[in-house]
Amino acid sequence: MQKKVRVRRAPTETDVARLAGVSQSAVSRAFTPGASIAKNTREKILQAAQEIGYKTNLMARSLATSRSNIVALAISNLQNPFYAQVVKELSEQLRHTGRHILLFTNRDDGTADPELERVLSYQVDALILTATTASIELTTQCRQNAIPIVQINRESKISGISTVRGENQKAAEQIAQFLIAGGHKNFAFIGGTRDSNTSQIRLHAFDSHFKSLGFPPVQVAFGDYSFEGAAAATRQILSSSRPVDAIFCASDYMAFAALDVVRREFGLVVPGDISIVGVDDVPEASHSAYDLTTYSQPAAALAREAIKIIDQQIAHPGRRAMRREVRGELILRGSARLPEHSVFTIDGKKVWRS
Amino acid sequence: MQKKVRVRRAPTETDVARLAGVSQSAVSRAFTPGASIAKNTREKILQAAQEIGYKTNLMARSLATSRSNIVALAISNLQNPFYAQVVKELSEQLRHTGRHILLFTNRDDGTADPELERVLSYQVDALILTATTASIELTTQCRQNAIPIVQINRESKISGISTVRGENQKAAEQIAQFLIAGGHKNFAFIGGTRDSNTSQIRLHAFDSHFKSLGFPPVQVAFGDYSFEGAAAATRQILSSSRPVDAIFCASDYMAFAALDVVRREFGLVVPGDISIVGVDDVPEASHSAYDLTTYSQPAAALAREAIKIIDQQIAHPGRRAMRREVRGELILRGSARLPEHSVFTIDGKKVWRS
DNA sequence: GAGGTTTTTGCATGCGTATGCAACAGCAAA
DNA sequence: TTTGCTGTTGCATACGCATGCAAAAACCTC
Repeated sequence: MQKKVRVRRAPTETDVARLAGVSQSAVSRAFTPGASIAKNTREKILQAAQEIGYKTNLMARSLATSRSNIVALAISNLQNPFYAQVVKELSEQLRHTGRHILLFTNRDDGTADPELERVLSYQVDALILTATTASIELTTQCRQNAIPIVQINRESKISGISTVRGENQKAAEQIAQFLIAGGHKNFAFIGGTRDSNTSQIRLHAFDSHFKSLGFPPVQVAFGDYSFEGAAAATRQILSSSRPVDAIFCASDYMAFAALDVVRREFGLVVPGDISIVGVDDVPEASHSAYDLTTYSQPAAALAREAIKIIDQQIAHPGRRAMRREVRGELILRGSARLPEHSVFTIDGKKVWRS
Repeated sequence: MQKKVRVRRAPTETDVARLAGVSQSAVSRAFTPGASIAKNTREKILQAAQEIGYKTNLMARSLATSRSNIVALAISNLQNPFYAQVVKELSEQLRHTGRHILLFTNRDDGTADPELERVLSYQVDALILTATTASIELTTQCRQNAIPIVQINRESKISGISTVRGENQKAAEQIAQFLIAGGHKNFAFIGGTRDSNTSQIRLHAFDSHFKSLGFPPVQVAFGDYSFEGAAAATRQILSSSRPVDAIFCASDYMAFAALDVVRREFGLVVPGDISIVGVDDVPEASHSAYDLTTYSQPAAALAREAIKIIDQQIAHPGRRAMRREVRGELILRGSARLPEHSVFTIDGKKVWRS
């Protein structure tokens, strides 16, 4: 019988060496860029390796070099298409440098759970957090092992954590101005979690802008960055006794929920009765079912900056944490009433110049 | 100065051993479930480990055991919320068994690109493909190294690949019956890629059902499982000279695109003028913006079955590839005209009993 | 062709953990 | 006390690759 493919031991550098008639170290050098090895020998070795199907054992390499080429990525909210995009970008961009992603998902949007401490066991080269924040314990442990941490889209009070984010402040201000120009009078804000710094910054910039102009205070509710949560927040806002004609949501995903509730449960017309604005500009925002006016946060750029920071931190360990802001822009679509003036069409794209 | 935290070498088993006054092997045994070690010693060791913050070096363990507790996950279409859900489920369920996901994304939906061969370097325990299929080379290489492969939602002609899928056949048949009962006369189908087996099965079941009843042939177009592709497919179908009053899409994600195009570009009313049905029942399908009638494919169950298969294959290497089907059900919402009879409401959920 | 310089090669060892084997301790039965 | 057994421990080595160091080879220069 014996028809099955035998599970043979995977070939090692020693096997290649034997076939090529060189030492194991030579084989190792053949696969190490910049190592000292003659061109001829190298080619001979590569051919031998090819022949027996040799593949570097990255675990062994990682043990020897204490560098894994693995980046841990923690994410809490993969349902949000924005983060799905970020993950995709990170994955593709890291691949170009030969690195891969070890994925950690955690349910809630708060501080990353202890599970994450496993990253230390995996000897990862870096840790990226999206839609989550690192705990103090984790941060100190990472610092001791010289593992850089970058948070995407979440600030942190803990020192030693680098940050990449969109233009939270500017987005909020510009949207405030835009809504005022559009003739709106009564504003509401749907934030993520109460303690999310990102939400707070946006809220503060949004709110203080109106305050300084004498508008009534902004109504606030929190949607926990979830669809259901945002739906509840919207209900809360619309059920209050105070009038509302514009809602600014801290993410497109939550804005979708707001649109749903506003239209279906309250029978309002968008943007006739009420305007909804989001942040992120996820692909879905341009779908006609939503057609959402939003302030963009380019996922590709966020990923790029995060990786840049990681590389710098790895190259210069012990360097201070870094902060980067990635530019976005206000994207005008159909979910918010347009100002009567100052709206132009450039390259088929509507633009507002205040 | 010297204020920085020193980057000290991470503690090893030897360090723990020294502190606890035992040998390194004892420490290793203390962390190996089922190993031969006295209770007292074990506790002494665990405490010492705790004290100096010892964490197992999984790279070293993996080298010694040639088992990494890492599962490679390849995915082509993270933008589709269905797969985002699958990823999340896999990640959470694997975590319960102490395993983690090494993520590979690839652009197109065809056969996984050669990049994936890197999984062999990472000594992963298994390979899961979602919305992709493995190449022959990859499959044979994995078999040689006894790495089980499971494809979620894609069949494959290659032997040696296990499969987990929803009820493609039954879904298509039941939807066909449902649409007929709803009085529809002219049917269209939007598939994924032309060579996706999943699409083919659904199309065949859908089409042959109508044929046998004397309906005109089903119009077919392909959307490549992408939003834009599905939008184009919808345009193609609606622009043809033949009438259409029901479109069955091979995924919810594509159904969303169809809804968008049908409503905005063709000004049709859903379900008055035309009905749209999808497959998957992603969370977005229940959002009122879409309110999509669809046949469910439970992500959690798919993940569970995939992991079960992996575990069995690891426990019994060389065993034949396995095939599993996960049950779903027809979810009635507002995007398809209901039959006049046989629709009941059970637990607040509409159900159709043919 | 001798002497010097540079490049290439192999040897030996280390990375941190797992494990077969032999030694050992503790205990019960004889 | 001796014998036999079970359960625990340490020793030695393996896993596959990287790398400092010294030896060898190749190349240059005069």
